[in-house]
Amino acid sequence: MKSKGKAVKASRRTWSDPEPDLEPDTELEPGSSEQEGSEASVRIGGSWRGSLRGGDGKRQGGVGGGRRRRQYGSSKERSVRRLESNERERQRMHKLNNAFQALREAIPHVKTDKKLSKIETLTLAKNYIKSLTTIILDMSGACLPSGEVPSEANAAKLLQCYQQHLEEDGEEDLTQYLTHVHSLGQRS
DNA sequence: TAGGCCATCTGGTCCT
DNA sequence: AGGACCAGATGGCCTA
Repeated sequence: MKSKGKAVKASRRTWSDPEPDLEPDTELEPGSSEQEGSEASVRIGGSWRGSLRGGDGKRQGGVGGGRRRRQYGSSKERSVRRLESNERERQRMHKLNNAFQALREAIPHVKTDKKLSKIETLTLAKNYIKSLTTIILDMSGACLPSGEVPSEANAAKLLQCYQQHLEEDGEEDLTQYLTHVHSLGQRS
């Protein structure tokens, strides 16, 4: 059962489609002084929801506690600000999607017609990083005492070993290694 | 038709 | 003060 049946949902009210019964400037909003204490209030079908954020409290209020309704000018001015804000948010999401696309292209996966979803992309990327980490640790196994299995837990030890190696041999190895990794990345 | 995924709108909060 | 960030709500599209 999906809770978003189109017949069930009331239409949304937007700035460009104001609800006729309410004067915009007198409308109550969650967290306004008039709504103090009603953190979970929800206006069904309207454009605002009560803040249901709880938990860490990081986003609760600012200095002074109670949230204040930001003071805007006329409804026309608010409308303009809203549209500008929407545009910025759209651009931000487009940039985020571009980053997702770049990540899709960076991780190896079975090519299909269907593109990876965002959650699939993140999961695959995580697994890919883990695999690479394992490979690197395996390759660095010689650095560890005999019998010790390379693992993420040994990362600090490996780093220490590597830094010691750098002190002895200089940075040339690191440069060569990075160059090699870079060339591999460009080839793939 | 239900459910997954996504784009967009929106308002609260944080940051500069 | 204004923009960035975030998360909830909503509606559209697609697929099994």
